[in-house]
Amino acid sequence: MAQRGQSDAAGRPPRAPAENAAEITTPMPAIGGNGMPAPGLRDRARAIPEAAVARLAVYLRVLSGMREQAVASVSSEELSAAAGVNSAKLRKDLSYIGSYGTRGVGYEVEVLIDQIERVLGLTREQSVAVVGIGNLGHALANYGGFPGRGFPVTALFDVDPDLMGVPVGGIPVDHIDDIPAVCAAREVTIGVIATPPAAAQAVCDRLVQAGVECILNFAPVVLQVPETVEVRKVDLAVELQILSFHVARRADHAPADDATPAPRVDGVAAPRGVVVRR
Amino acid sequence: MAQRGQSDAAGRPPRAPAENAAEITTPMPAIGGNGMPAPGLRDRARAIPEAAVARLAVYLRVLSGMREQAVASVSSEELSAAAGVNSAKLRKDLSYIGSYGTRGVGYEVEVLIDQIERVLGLTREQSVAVVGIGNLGHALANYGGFPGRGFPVTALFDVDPDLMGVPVGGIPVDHIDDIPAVCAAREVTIGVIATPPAAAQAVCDRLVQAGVECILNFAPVVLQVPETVEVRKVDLAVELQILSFHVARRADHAPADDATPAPRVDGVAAPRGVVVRR
DNA sequence: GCGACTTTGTGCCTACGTTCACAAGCGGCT
DNA sequence: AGCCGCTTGTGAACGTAGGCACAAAGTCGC
Ligand SMILES: NC(=O)c1ccc[n+]([C@@H]2O[C@H](COP(=O)([O-])OP(=O)(O)OC[C@H]3O[C@@H](n4cnc5c(N)ncnc54)[C@H](O)[C@@H]3O)[C@@H](O)[C@H]2O)c1
Ligand SMILES: NC(=O)c1ccc[n+]([C@@H]2O[C@H](COP(=O)([O-])OP(=O)(O)OC[C@H]3O[C@@H](n4cnc5c(N)ncnc54)[C@H](O)[C@@H]3O)[C@@H](O)[C@H]2O)c1
Repeated sequence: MAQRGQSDAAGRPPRAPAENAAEITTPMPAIGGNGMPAPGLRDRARAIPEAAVARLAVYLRVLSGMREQAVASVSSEELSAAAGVNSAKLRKDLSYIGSYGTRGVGYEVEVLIDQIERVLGLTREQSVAVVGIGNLGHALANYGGFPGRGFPVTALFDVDPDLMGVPVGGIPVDHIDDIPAVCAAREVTIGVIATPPAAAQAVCDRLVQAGVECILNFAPVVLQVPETVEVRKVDLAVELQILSFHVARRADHAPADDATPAPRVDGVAAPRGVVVRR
Repeated sequence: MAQRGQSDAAGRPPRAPAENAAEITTPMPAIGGNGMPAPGLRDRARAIPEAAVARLAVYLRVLSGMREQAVASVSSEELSAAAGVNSAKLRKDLSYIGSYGTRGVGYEVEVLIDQIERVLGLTREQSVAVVGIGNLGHALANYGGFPGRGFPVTALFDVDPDLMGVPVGGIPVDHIDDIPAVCAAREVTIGVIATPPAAAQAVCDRLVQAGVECILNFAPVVLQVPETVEVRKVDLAVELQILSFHVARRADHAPADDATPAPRVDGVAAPRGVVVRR
């Protein structure tokens, strides 16, 4: 018979493949400390939906920007516009983490930031290790945006002998054989894989062995991990292909009409965006 | 009263904000669509669902790998395992683009590749421009994975005088003032923004003015664009925060029980292959 | 102190996406 | 030639997410 596809030539033990779509479902937020307005719902499984978590992170970023500008409070309308979402959706997202708004007024920026940080687990710093200090790894190691948001990059790994000990972004590169020791010592909780695709699975295995339970993968491969490990992937080629899909759709969807490729100069188009009245 | 949040200090004209969650949903085939809201009967919507498009890109990558290994055909079971999805989902995804399988046999790798490429619009090369040749921009410009997948990077832009004319990844950097001319000449269809956040919106506006209708944004800001423009964003901080959320959940969810953080060495966990129960 | 106004929080409904399960279709074997 | 087993393609069930619309709840003005 014709030979069939085989996902992996080596007889790798089957483990749960990981896609970003994994269940983020969360049980109750119930740290039960505060007053617990208790609208009458039982405290049973108050799960935060998948998509809501991602948006909370965006709200947090927007709110941080507002705080820097000394903004004290926002309405759901304003915040949603700034975050690019529907205001009802925003309110619902916020309701998942509790009731921290004041009717007729809005939300206090400071309070919202604290609460979102609490839910996202940002009260504790998450130490990050980057593996594969090539083009991308260098950029990541040098990026100041991570430490600034509670994700200090504390360890770098590679196999290239020339890189050993060389500091990148202030941190010396270690050999991947040291992953267990270094990750343990620096309490790494998140591993970032920026190696060539062929090495990604092996690196992933090492990180998992070292106790890292969260992995951000830039290599275009589907990693196999135990189900206790959370993997998110960033695949730029896929992003580009999705954009390409839209180009194609648009091309054969409206071929005749709208031949004017010139979009409104400097925006001004799409006035009915998300609300933004006022 | 306390001042309220204001998404943008400048009186930027409101445009449609863009999130990745945006509608990828392909509008119905409705070429002559203006018939009426088609009450009740759903037209044979040839729409490919949001999520399916992203997965098709993944399937394509896996299939390419198989082709390289001279694999001639695959079953949905095999392909889905390699792509990390449920086999039923895979079949449904493939069904959106047509019926190219053979019952009792599977799919021909070659045929599937051609068809997915067709649907994703990869038959035509999509020229990419990168703006902001800093840490990240360099990595992107040097990355060989894009040209290899039909996305040649043909233009680079920055404002730094020291970078002008300097070739990165074989392409000389141009000034952003040249965006219109260069993008037109090189038929750029996709713009990648890798500038500091503060410059992102202005750069985006320029790209849009130049006729670029697809944008991949790495800056942590919500871009406002006309609705004719498709924006996808890659926000690494958000990815890390989502992972952090999982750490937090796990921590206060199973504190007593299952405290064994030791993951199975080298995998071996999750014995059930893909699919399995549920 | 009270009413009018503003904005939250959420019930409900719709749309979308995922999964199941199985009939239909095809190749190979006898 | 006909049957058998395998795999596709998809209808239907189920679950999740999105969005409207409104009652509840608080503030502000008078
Ligand atoms: N550069 C980009 O812009 C970009 C874009 C999208 C995806 N990616 C993906 O990110 C990954 C890294 O890309 P890059 O451009 O930085 O590649 P690169 O070749 O520049 O760097 C790879 C690094 O990994 C190291 N390495 C190789 N094998 C290793 C191993 N077994 N363990 C640890 N380190 C190892 C190499 O020494 C090198 O330093 C690749 O999988 C690539 O497909 C990169
Ligand atoms: N480096 C990373 O790993 C990383 C990770 C996540 C997000 N990001 C985001 O990606 C973006 C770029 O990050 P980076 O680390 O490469 O920054 P960087 O500072 O290294 O590079 C920014 C580049 O943009 C150029 N630039 C500044 N203003 C510009 C303008 N108006 N038009 C064109 N170019 C302009 C600068 O000259 C510089 O070359 C930032 O928004 C950052 O938040 C980067």
